[in-house]
Amino acid sequence: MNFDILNCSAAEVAPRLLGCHLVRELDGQTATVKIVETEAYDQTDAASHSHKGRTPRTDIMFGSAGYLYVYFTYGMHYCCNVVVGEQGEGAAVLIRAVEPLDGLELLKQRRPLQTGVQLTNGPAKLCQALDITKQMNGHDLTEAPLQLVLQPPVDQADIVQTTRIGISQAKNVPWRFYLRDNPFVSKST
DNA sequence: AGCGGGATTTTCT
DNA sequence: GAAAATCCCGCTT
Repeated sequence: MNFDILNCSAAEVAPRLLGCHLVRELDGQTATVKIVETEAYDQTDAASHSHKGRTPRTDIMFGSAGYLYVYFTYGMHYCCNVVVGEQGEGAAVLIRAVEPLDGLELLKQRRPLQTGVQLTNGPAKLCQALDITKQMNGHDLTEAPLQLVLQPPVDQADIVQTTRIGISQAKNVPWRFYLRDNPFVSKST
């Protein structure tokens, strides 16, 4: 697996991750999902956890690319990022939404009350469906039980670039990317 | 269809 | 002590 692309800036990697797969092994089963929505964050960005420097929480973000940064927020939810950029850069790409390709039953077990797109069309939702918690923070994405599988870049024409969601700082920075017309995108514009 | 509040913990000021 | 890269439910138009 060639992860070299992950060493580029967050704003470059975020659209590149669209269409790529995440493979999750859980309870002896396997689920595969496709990334359909991402957001870029880096240290120069006032909305990023890494903006104010390295802290215990953001330690993973300042590490090597290709690792998973999981944070807990709003008292109830986990969200997951792929660490990108050079070591010490403090950049990451938030996975905001995924589309289930295989192993749907596995995802439903974690979200018994939800159906259809509700299963994985939000950053905290997909973490719940894939059972990504604090324990996965710092996980190497080339290793089981959670692997990132790169796919060929999707056509530029199929990517929509817009401003990010759910933040109060740097709202005008257009670092959110999603696949045009994909029903699993959390919110279309 | 749209708005508003509650849940609930980690982190930093 | 308050805010936070959110989600879900219930009430109002």
